[in-house]
Amino acid sequence: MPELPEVETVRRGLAPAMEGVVIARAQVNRPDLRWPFPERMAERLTGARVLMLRRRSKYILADLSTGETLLIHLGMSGRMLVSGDPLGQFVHDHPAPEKHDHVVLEMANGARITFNDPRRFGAMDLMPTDRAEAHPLLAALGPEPLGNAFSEAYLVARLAGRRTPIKAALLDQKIVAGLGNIYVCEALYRARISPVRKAARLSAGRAARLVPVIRDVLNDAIEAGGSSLKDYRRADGELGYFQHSFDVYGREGQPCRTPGCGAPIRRIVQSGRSSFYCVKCQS
DNA sequence: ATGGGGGCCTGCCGGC
DNA sequence: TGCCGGCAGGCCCCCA
Repeated sequence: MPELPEVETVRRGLAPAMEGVVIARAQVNRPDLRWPFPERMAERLTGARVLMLRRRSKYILADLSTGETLLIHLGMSGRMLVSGDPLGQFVHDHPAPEKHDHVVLEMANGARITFNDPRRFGAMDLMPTDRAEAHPLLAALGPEPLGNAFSEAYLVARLAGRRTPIKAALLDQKIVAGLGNIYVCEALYRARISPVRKAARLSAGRAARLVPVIRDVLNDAIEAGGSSLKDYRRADGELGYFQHSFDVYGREGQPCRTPGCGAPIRRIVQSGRSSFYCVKCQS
């Protein structure tokens, strides 16, 4: 599930259980996820205090008192479960261990953070905090879509000369960092832009619509995640998996929700990934 | 340089 | 019930 809004929601869910808290014990159940874990990861985490949880694109960064930063990526199927939280905001009792619980952090406040990732496309790494942005996974990332650097002028400049479809361009993390397949589809629908339009042929008007729409889509999703966090106490303990109602994503054949339209949502494949859009509304 | 496709993994769902 | 193909929210890497 993890695109930017989901990662941000996970970060917010983890923060009260982790920030300012010492990692009493780190349990690492396998040598790798997508890549090998860093050398002696469990030892380097044990005893460290988590100073702050940050997010960059779809990565969670935990700055530690040791001068290192823990990088966490959820891949396609990664989840972070919080249990035993003494603040009473989360599930109180530790659940039984599950298949694919790859890393478990026992916090000094009694909280337990369990990283579960069936497909193992996720990642964890450690790096010096003062050189975090130079990490190979972060160095080439484009601007945050919710930040000031992501503007209409910036987007137009970056799309100039690009013959790739706008759909693929927005999924390119070097152009803008944090969008994934769902929110690109949703943003293009809201901005009434066809996913097959060539990036370089985005008119000024369309670009002007697109930037604020991207922000709105992401903020709406973060807000929805935040509201689901409040219900977390009676939820089953999963962070990052929310009921969303999408306008186009996953709605192939269903009627377009634009008032007066109702045309069936079409699904096409672009660079190996599904795109959903309304042929009538988006051009 | 750019763009397209393959591959990494497991789980789930629909069809036969 | 079981098997099989297709599909999945990400991203690196290779090739043309």
